[in-house]
Amino acid sequence: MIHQLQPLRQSFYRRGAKVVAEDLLGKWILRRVGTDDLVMRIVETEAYLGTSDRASHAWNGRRTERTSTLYRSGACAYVYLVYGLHHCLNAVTGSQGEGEAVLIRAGEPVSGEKLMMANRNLEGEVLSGAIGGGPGKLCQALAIDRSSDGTSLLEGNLVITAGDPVSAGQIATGPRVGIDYAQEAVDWPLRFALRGNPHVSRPRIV
DNA sequence: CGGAAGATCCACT
DNA sequence: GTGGATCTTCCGA
Repeated sequence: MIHQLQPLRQSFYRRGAKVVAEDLLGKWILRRVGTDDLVMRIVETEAYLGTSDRASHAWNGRRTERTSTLYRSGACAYVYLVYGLHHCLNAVTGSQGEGEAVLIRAGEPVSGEKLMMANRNLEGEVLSGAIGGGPGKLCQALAIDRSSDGTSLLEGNLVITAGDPVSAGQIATGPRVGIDYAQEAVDWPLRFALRGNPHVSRPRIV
């Protein structure tokens, strides 16, 4: 538990979003809410490649108030609201001005599952994936909203730590979800998940 | 200032 | 598999 809770270093994030997305699988999100600690193991990610990626909020160098934190350097959180009601957590990667980030799409509870379920308004027995099986669910379970936008992932109450090792053979790859508008980028294989993990969101990839 | 779209989720069929 | 919820953000006029 000691090693696994070591925060990842800044150098981990100062790389391209694709390799960071793969390397984030198996890492742990450590979230402190008041005096409670929540731990979620990352099981699914997507890379967004910045200004050259039509699916990215940074496409073509677009700069808006919402996306200002996306253009910072790794490692800070980029949190935004989609569809007016769901939050999405990203880790900003690379250097300042690039607009690269990794969307944390799904996680598996490691510790603090009861509080996560309360945050999700769940009780009793629940199916795998009900707690953290999607970017909106994961944020709700961990009580993450826009107030975490721009905060450091290296220290404070939202940190990503070493977690447990994942081998290359465990990683499934596929096209990203919910970006039908992205034209030539629609099929880019930038979605990564732990093969066979029941907490991965839909549609499944193998 | 108005309209449209959106890196989702849930219930229902 | 499909459609509705829901409202912020963004862009064009």
